[in-house]
Amino acid sequence: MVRGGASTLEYALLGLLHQAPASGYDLRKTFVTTPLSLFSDSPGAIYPALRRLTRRRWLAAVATLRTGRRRQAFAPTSAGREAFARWLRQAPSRDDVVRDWDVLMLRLAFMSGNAPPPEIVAFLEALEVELTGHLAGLQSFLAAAGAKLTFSGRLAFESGIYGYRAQVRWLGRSLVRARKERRRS
Amino acid sequence: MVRGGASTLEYALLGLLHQAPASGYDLRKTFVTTPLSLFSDSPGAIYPALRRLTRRRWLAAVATLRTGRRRQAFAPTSAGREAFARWLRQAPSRDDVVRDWDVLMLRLAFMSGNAPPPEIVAFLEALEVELTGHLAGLQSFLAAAGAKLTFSGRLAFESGIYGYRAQVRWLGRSLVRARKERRRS
DNA sequence: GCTAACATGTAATCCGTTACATGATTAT
DNA sequence: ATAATCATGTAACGGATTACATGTTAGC
Repeated sequence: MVRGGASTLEYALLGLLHQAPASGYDLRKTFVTTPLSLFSDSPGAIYPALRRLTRRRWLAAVATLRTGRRRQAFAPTSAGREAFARWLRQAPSRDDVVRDWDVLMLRLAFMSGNAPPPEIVAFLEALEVELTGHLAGLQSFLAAAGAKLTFSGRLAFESGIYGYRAQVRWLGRSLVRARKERRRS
Repeated sequence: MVRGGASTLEYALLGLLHQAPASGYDLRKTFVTTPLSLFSDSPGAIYPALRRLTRRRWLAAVATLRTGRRRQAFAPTSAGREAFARWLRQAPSRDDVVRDWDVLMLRLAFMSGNAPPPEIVAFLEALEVELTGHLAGLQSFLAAAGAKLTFSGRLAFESGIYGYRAQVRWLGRSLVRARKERRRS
């Protein structure tokens, strides 16, 4: 909703359907059998989301295979592909880094094939800016108020620092590889 | 809701009020000025949450300061303190580690003062079990299906690995310190 | 006198969770 | 036969987001 029209679940479904048409049941299985497990496989979430996307004309039902079994597969429309590309192209904000890192990684995961290599590099570069900015903010919080933290409060805070530092390292390595990939294309 | 009665926001408010009575406005400020910024400072979330907690008798309004300004401060009741302690005491599940790491860290942050040191150690030990288990699952997914990942898909996946590995290192260090802390008490 | 900060609220909307319901088909 | 899996749905509920509304007090 926040980012221009659809929920994260809806974009995730839309992205998966970019790879191949699939039914609600297929998509649910994908959520349980892959590290996309951050989404629930609840039918009460997925089927209504598919219908919302269909009503919006971002998805269309494709010809059902003629096995006896009931089954409705979906594929993105051209409007759906455009909306998805717009979603991928959004600049990562500081707020995304703090609250929705997993959504940023979902977007990154979908970029190969759906966005040109330079866009991946630009995305990672923007990520680096926001990430190091946020880390600096955490450090200065620690300097200013660290003395007041309780023992376990400090541990929890340091967990955050460890996590973000790891992502900075990951970013350094990923940027090198993404720039190499860009040159190759 | 999932974990026995209240939303994460409600537990966060309850926890903050364990430190000192505060008003909705105070709590909102806390959310913007500290790394608790994962919560929104929206009045539409906080005031209704405070009222729900009051209706449940987990919070009670305390005497308002006699400045002209309207202001309603809250403090936990004994039932609220018990419920909060129960929340802190829950064993971290695999699912918590995957989907709600930040909630686990919120609970940890509140433990000093609200739970005895051995409980902190037990919490971290349970965390270690689930965390290393989850990491092993990610590794075997990579071994089994890694070849099928796209370029950016692999980058996103590796971001997860980097993050969890960092938490394993953080846990190792934290456990040492927590055990030392336990001996000191 | 005006602006910013203080301080609390409410209403519409949306989406995810939970739980329940239904029926077809494959494997044992 | 019957259990497990395939496959899709619906209804109740709750809570967060957004936006709007209202009045007070302190500082310039």
